[in-house]
Amino acid sequence: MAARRPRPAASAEAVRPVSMADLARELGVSMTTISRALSDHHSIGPSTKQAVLKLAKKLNYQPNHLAAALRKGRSKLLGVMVPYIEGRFFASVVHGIETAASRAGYSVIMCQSNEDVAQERRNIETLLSAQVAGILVSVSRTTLDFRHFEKVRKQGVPLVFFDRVLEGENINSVVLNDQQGAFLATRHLLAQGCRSIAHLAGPQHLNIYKNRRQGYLDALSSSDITPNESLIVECDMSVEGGQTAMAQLLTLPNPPNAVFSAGDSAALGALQLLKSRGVRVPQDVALVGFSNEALTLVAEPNITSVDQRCEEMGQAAFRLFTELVEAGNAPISQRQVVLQPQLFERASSLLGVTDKSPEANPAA
Amino acid sequence: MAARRPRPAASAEAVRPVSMADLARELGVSMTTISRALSDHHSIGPSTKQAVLKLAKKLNYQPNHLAAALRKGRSKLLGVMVPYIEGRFFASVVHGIETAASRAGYSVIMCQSNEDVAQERRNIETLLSAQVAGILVSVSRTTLDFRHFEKVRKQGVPLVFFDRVLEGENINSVVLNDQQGAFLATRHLLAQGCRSIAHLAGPQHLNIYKNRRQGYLDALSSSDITPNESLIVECDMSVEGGQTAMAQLLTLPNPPNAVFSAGDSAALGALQLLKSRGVRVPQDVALVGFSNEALTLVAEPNITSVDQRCEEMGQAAFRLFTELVEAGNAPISQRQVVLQPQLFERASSLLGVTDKSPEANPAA
DNA sequence: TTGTACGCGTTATCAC
DNA sequence: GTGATAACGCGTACAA
Repeated sequence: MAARRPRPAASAEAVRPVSMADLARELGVSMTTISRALSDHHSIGPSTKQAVLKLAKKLNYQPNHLAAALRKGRSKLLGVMVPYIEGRFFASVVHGIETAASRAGYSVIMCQSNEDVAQERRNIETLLSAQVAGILVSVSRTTLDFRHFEKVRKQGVPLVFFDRVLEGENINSVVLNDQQGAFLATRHLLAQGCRSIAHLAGPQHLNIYKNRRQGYLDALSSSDITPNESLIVECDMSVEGGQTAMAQLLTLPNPPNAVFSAGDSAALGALQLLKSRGVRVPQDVALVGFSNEALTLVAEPNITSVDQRCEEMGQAAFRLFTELVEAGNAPISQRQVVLQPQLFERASSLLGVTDKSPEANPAA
Repeated sequence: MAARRPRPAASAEAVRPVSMADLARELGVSMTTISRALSDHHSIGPSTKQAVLKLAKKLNYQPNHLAAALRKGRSKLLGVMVPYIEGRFFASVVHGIETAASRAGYSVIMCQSNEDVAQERRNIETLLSAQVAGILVSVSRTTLDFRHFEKVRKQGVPLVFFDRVLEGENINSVVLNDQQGAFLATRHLLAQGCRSIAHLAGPQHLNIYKNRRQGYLDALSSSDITPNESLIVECDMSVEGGQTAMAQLLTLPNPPNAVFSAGDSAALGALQLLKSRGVRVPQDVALVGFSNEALTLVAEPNITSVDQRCEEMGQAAFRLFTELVEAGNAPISQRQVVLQPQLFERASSLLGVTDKSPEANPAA
């Protein structure tokens, strides 16, 4: 060992991480041996293997995923794209994805399209350039065609859509059964004895809102009720939109005694307006929302709502991805996972039980 | 051009993306030329450059970031770790980071520690293995020391902490001035004429709550008010915690006429309890929360709260990272960015203005 | 069981 | 202004 040298400039220089070559040199064996020991290959002596692992730990060996990925042609990176990460829904889905991915040894590259197709296109390019192992995406609102996804399948990169999906294509997807959710919500109102049920509908060019409206109609006809067009008001699903829509409903000759809103914010708006007009909820008008946002437990009374299984959706999306990997991503694959929604009954729609506990209460 | 061949098994095989070598072969030049043309190198003929770019577009050239990163020893990946992605705060910060990063050509690898040091340690290893260009992290609640971050600085990887920071170290960080936020909140209550102000304090081993408590005390003494220990109640900042704490305050011989809560959920709990006891807000008790969560605009009355500048924090964190990169990540660097909070005054604390618009109203 | 040799796609360093 | 070559760190047929 050399004599004490003047310390090298306070270790100002960055230190290169220990590579396989370092281990090989130190141990006097070839890199192949190192590689095999580390990857638990079968043709490796137990003693050498132990020696390698021990030295790796001692020297703080740090694998270079980039190099491995370059060699194998595919990384352990998973691309995830959402319209935006803010807000409960996508944050929860991403949480679900990340948790599952991390457990399986994947890292998540997260990107946002900001509801912009151009950005979505750029993100896809970036993800492909990063040699991701797969791409999970919820398309932006302005996405109308699949062209920029063609390259993804061409390269054999597993592609899974979740929540927001374009229809009429051979795709793998995970979606919520919105129609069923709306059906449950409406049937619940019917079970409470309401016969005149209004619907605050969302923009009908979006699948989710179209399906929710259909579920509402299904429930009505299952009870032999003829839908009344004047009880269906389309709005933008904002709080203000809900207020306006509710005000409009109250001007009817025969106002409804129940409202099913396709979104929680609009439901809140409706609730605010009802209270401001002195209409009691649920006694005079029962109310159900959709999405099970946090606000449903803050509003007074608490708002009954349909839960979207955000986290399960994330898990399911990742799981579908792994299935595609195992199946060799057969190009003609088309797998659809449909999650079943869950109704949480709360005070805003429970007639005769006005002060129910805010505890989650899953209905069948 | 060859005669029509039997189509190759319905293109079942994955297609390798076009590489620089492909362009070189097609154009009859060397790869060096291609590389230079694509990276806008100075010693390159304008005509050849145009030809290369044109062909690249035509053949749909797709750069391989992995290979570039391997060669250069550092990628365009940015590691971001948060305790969890759910909830408004971290989602917004990540949104801010991702937006800024994407603009600067970086991709974000997002991971969660789930408030677990061990997971945090593993994530750091993973990020380093991915050769990230830098790491932005908000430490988990169970993190007590910096050991697992030592390797990061050793390797010269820029490291930025945001929001949750360990103290007493040479670190780069972006934090909110919690003390100032609490000061603003309390001073606002004083300005409303309240002299007996209680404080719902959070767990005092966490910096943010300690600082908020201090800001509260500062404001009191700036008005020559002697703090009353019985008016300071520590709770877990949950809705239920807020209810319990508020109930306790109401049992005092001289209950307060104002409450500053270190969190919005606890403020909501306090509000609920006050209403259930028939105490009017703000007339009998004025109320201010902290974090400016969505619930503040849902509660009735809307709750005055301190905004944490989530998105700005994300932007600032990324900006700090880029500064470190440009400065060559000088090992002894220590930069602190302190964001100024903003008070949003709402009905819960405005005496004489009970039905103020829910619009955001930034106070000085 | 272990070692040799090569290639993954890109960039930096020379030489021309 | 352009080209040949080496190197980044790792995985894997193939040979020993």
